[in-house]
Amino acid sequence: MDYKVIENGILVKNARDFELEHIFECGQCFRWNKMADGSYRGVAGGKFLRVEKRGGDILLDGTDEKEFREYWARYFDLERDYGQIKQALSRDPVLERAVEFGNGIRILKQDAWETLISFIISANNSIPRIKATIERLCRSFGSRREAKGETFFVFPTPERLSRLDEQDIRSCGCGFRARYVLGAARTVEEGRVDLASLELMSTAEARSVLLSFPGVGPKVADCILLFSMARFDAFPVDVWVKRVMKHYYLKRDTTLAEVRRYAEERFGPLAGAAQQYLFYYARSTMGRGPGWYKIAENVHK
DNA sequence: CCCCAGGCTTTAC
DNA sequence: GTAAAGCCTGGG
Repeated sequence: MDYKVIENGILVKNARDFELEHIFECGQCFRWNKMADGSYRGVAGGKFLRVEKRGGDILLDGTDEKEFREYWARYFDLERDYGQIKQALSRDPVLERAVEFGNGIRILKQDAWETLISFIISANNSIPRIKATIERLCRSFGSRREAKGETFFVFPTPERLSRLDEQDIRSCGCGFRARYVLGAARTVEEGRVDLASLELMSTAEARSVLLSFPGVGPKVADCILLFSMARFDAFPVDVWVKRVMKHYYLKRDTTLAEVRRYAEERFGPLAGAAQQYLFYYARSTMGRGPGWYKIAENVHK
């Protein structure tokens, strides 16, 4: 994408398929927060950034050309043509609606370590609580930095977390997940798994390695594959995706594994993108709480 | 090999 | 009391 260097930031010109709310509220990330003026600010890769839409352009406020080229361009997956992906997926009538609804979604390339811990914490949890817990972890154990008069805290390192005891981590609100977080930190710190090496593996191989972490099951493994290394062939199946797949496609009771197989067969190498459009669509339109849930679970019985 | 039940923290409704 | 981007353990 074309960009322009301006004072204190970068202007991504005529940014296509780039809606802040779609990107930051579709559940793939937990450290971006909406401000009263509609802009977002967040911390990623140890850096603070404010993002704002200006007409057809996107302002990345608080960075420079070097950092943009080295980090943010990749983070926001700017080289990928989402228009082409959306067009391909829209041949499916259900996805056509979901894509329309979340037309500005992009899949971020987030840090694998941070994504690993964040999605371990996401298990049987709600998004506001996941965000609060991660923020407390960063505040307590991440290093403190300043940018443009703002104080922020970076995500804690494996070394730091691995030296804590379970109670320290629990005190951030992790609950029963504290044991998994600590176990995962020690697995990385002791070199039993090298997260960087996953890049070289097939998706299936990387997935099996991720499953060896405590607290990482099929769903969390697929989230890490999709949200930190852009494995678009991964298809995380959570309760919402299961609901939407059951309602629109399978029309019967199924297991998580079967939903995943079905999606990989139907959507192939774009399954991960399909999942994100479907998840955002389902969560936003089916409503929260037991209302839709009861209907969805019973409608085809 | 697959599938299932129960337990697990904490918070909000 | 129930549900929330699930995982782990033990059992059939």
